[in-house]
Amino acid sequence: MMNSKRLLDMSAVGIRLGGASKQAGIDQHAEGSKGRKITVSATADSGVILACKNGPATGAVFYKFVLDDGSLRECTRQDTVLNVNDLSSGREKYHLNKAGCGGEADERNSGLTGILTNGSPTHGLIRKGQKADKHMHSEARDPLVPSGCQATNGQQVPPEERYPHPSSQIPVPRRRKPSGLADKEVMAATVLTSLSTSPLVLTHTQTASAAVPEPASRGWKEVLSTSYSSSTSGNWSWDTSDQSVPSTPSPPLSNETSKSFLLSSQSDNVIDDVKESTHFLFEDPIPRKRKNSVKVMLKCLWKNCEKVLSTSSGIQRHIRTVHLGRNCDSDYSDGEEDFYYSEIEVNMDSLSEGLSSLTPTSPTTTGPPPIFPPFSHAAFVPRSEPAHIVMRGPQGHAPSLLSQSAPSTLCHIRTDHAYQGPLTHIRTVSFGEKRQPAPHTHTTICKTPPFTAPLPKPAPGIRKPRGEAKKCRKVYGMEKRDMWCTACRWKKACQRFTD
DNA sequence: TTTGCCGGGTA
DNA sequence: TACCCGGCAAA
Repeated sequence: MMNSKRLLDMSAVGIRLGGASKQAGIDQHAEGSKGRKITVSATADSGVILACKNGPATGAVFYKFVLDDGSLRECTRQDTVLNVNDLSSGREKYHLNKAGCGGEADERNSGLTGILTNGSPTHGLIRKGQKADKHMHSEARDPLVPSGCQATNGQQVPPEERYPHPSSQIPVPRRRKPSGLADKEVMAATVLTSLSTSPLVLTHTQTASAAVPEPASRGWKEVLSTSYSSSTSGNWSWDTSDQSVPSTPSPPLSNETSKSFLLSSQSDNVIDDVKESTHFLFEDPIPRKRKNSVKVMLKCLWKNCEKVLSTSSGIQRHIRTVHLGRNCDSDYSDGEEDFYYSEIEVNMDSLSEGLSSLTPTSPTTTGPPPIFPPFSHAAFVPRSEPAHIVMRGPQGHAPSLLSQSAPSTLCHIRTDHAYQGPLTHIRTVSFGEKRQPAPHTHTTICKTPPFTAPLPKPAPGIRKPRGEAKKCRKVYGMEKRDMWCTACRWKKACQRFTD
């Protein structure tokens, strides 16, 4: 089975919607089309999850729709023609000329064309909070049959596409179309439209579907290009696996990038994974530099594992070796592995700014992570787990990884102005500090939790012990005094490097 | 000597 | 209230 699978190199997936072309790519090292599994899942505001795949042997293409109410809708894309062109390059083309599976394709959906170069074992998009079924419905379909829900109607497919390469044709299962399902199917098709026009849907809860629409030109293209540009092998998964974790509305940038991309190879149970999510799996993504120099890191989602690596290959290797117990000698994948990892963003600008004097440490470093100032410059833009990223215990307990150690931007803002404004919320998270509140550090005390007894004021003239942490003066030096926290600049107790 | 920051002064 | 700084004390 291992050998029957191919290494996949995805580099170009093209999705064209209504003529607007969005390229994303999947390339692969073709090893023939047999045994190929393709699963595509997608969700959108409409609350529909769409998934499709072609059977391992038959190459049939199936689609599954999970509706908001949890019901599962299965169908085959009758209007789908799967062709495999250019076997030498291992590319296949999937043309979804119409989204509607029921033959009542909405015109809005017509023209939807997805080009998936060659079989990626699994592709998945699962909407946050959506539970997807683990098994895909399958039906055989004649690949030569043109699109249209009438599986046998192929008039919509150009000849060259209908008869690409004899061996490359993958039969598309004829769609069974129960009456009354047409609407839902159309809606599913609409999902694709939504996906291509609003990547935000992937990160929002169902109720947050009213996300700010983005120009279609940014949809897939940006999302995909953001995550990877070159590829080697593997699966790609689009993951919103963090549905269980509420997230603060993100700025456009975050929205777009907060989608987690997880590796997920093969398996018919892709959608049934732990996180109930599917993922796009990319190999060696070259994270596009985003605004604010946000660097995308990949965090392992296996339980009790917070490994963060910078490349998908690395994270794959990590998962393969550590969690799957496989040989780590190569990146070889038999396509039967499930990789679960999510993207996290690291704001390199902020990081470098706040830690300019500190030794930069690669996120992939296995050693102890640097201890960041508790609330200084934010380095992380929490993508999926904002909660645990934001709050942090007293300094000194450096979490094992960035995701736990880096403060959020929010904290950063609050902290840096702590001394200037009403010091309301600042110290609330500084619980456990050993330093005593200065008599005139005012507000600091009143912000302790209600149940906390008032801290005794130090006797006049008694200074609180000097902290051990480096203060802004030491960290930044006099030459960078402008980088000091306000308190330090005023020769007050440092608010940034609290003890 | 350097550093942290209290306490007080000024605008 | 924001900002600045003299000066003390710990490192």
